[in-house]
Amino acid sequence: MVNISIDNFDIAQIADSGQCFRMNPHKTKPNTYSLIAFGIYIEVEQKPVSNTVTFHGVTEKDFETIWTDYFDLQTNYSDIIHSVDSSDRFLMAATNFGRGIRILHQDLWETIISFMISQNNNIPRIKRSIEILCETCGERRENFNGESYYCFPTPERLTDINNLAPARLGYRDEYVASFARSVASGDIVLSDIRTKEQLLKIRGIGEKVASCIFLFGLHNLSGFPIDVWMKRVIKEYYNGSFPVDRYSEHAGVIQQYIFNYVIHKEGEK
DNA sequence: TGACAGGTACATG
DNA sequence: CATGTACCTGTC
Repeated sequence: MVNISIDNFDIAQIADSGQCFRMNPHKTKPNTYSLIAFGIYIEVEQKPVSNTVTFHGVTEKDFETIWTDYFDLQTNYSDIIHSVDSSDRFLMAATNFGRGIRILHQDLWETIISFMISQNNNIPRIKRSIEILCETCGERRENFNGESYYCFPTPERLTDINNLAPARLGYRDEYVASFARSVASGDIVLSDIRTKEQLLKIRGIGEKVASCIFLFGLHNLSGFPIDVWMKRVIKEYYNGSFPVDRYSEHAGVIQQYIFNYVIHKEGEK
């Protein structure tokens, strides 16, 4: 277990910001989120409005080598927040609203499959599909509570379209199986993927999904995904074009503040 | 009942 | 290059 004080970190906001699909409130433990990444199950406990965070199931060593990078703890989010144009009232509000968000550095393979599934889809169903995929095709393990959990499936397990049927991916199943076959056969080497152009060549990946993978899987903070929500905001508040250049090297963080803000504000209406 | 959802591929102007 | 349409599935 690791106990640490972190600024600009809110596990509830991160879990609910739409960038990841396997981080959820724990069923019984209050102020606790469970998540599975890199085949590891951990729990993150944080009381509301506190900057003290407890990582359960995490050793000091794993915290340094895995989770610091995963939660992007080496990036100074305060600097990013202070770079926001103070005359931009909308962005100031969005940033303040989501100031505990961080851009996770997720596993590339899992990110590609997850965002392929996300197209023309909504979050609850994306989560359901991914969970079924893990339960039916992923390796089963036991967590530190003695409960079982499932790892994200390997490429080999997703090459057969019959294995995908329970997840009800619809027409997306061909994209997933096809990409899984490319990786399993070695035609595509994941660690060779570094650019958006490479992602766009993959069948089932267009501009929006490539931007998401670029940002969340390759952790390139200049990625700026524009989906229907962002289009709406840009049209309504920015006269059709957002000043991406002003935030060039961390535009993706700015995008996440805006996106998070609108999906939660819309829900209130 | 049918339109729609955090898009993409493919076919046309 | 801009626009239009089909597409699995679940939901309202």
